[in-house]
Amino acid sequence: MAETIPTPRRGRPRSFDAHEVLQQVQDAFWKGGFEGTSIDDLTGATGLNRPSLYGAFGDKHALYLQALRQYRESTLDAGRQILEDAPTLRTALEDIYRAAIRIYMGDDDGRGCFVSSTAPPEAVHDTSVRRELSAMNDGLDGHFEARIARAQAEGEVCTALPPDEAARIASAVLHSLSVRARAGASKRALHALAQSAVDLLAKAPETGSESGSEPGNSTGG
Amino acid sequence: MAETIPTPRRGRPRSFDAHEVLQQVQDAFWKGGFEGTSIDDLTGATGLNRPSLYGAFGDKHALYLQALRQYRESTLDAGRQILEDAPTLRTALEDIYRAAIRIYMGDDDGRGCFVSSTAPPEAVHDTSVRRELSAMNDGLDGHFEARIARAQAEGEVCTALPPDEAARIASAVLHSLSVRARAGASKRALHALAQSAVDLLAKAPETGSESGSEPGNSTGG
DNA sequence: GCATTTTCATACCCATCGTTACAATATTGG
DNA sequence: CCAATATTGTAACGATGGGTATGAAAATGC
Repeated sequence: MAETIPTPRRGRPRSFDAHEVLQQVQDAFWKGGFEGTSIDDLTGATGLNRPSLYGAFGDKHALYLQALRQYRESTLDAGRQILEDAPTLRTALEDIYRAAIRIYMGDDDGRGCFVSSTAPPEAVHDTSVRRELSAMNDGLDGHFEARIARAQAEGEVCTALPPDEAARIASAVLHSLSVRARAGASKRALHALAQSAVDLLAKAPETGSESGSEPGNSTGG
Repeated sequence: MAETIPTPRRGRPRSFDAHEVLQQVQDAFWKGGFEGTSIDDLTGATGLNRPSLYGAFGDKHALYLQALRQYRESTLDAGRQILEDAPTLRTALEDIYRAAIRIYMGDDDGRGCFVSSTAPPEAVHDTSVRRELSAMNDGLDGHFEARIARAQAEGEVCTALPPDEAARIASAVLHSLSVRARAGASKRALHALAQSAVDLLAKAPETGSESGSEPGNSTGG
């Protein structure tokens, strides 16, 4: 907080963008997990050599932790935005599950959530990783709870559960979507689970009683 | 099915029970994950030396696969039994979530579900592991669906969702309990999530409207 | 332009990884 | 008791793991 000097950097400047490199590191860990990804894999994914990686980010563990943190922060921010932008709880849940499935399915291979797919094996004996995993869950729970509470405040009679409990169910569905994606489930199956969750957590859109089965396509990326 | 010859074994007999050793192997992988567990860890956990392990089970990958399979089969069998024994859907869900939490919390450290905590990192590039993970999910979904269908057939007006969809939500809660256990969640928090899921998927027990908060203790180990 | 400072590239270090020879040991069948 | 067979224990194999020393290269400040 005391040093916000613009850029009095001396010496040779970096030839890479830290944020972008961290994104590539994240992708590598996403595919291989922490133990299953070697430094060689990381140099291959980033184009940097070992000393550059170590100089900029620290050792492998620190690198993984920073990748986890960046993913968590960006994902939670994006998720909160999606929830807030939706006019109703129903559309909010539909939108966030659709976005999650798009991420979890990757290019076409089911890769799940980066945190909940790669952190658990390390979380048992690694406190800092466990904290990251916990922070991810708490963030999701919190965002869902806030959105559900808002829905109730706005008069949407939505669910039989109090906001905090319904929120944890909503997060649970995300956990399941991630695991199922890794297990090779189809997009169709994931969308079906999401739709079931929406039907369970949010009341029908006011009019009619038609139960939508198609995920629809819009607001594409 | 053709060779059920008692034991015409020649040569020196084994000094260990394969099933028991596989259980110890499972515990080791449970704590360390696949990549994070070395052969030395396995020899330490089992008391066997490397050639014995390789001779009896094959290489590390085969060992992990057999541990996954044994866990899946025993867990699915136990789960089906619990669901079938319960008189109502509500108690069935309560019982199975209580049993799951007991397993997921281990001695006191949150270790989660063996399959869904250790398989995901490997499932991306390992087809056989992915199949195990998928079989676990399919088994859970199937058992839940059968129990919910039975509940409906027996006249329990339970949920707003068809049996197959409600079953996937029920499995999703297990997935979430596993991840949250690894994240360090308390037993209290896990039981709260389970209770919310029960309230959402099964109607109140007929009489009264009291919502139970205590997990209670019975049908112990 | 020259000293200073930081990054980049090549190579190397030691530890540990999974796997396997090889010989000693223990059991079965005769 | 002896040949045959399977398991056990010790030790080693090549490969790869994470991490780092050492200069060359490229920028800044005066």
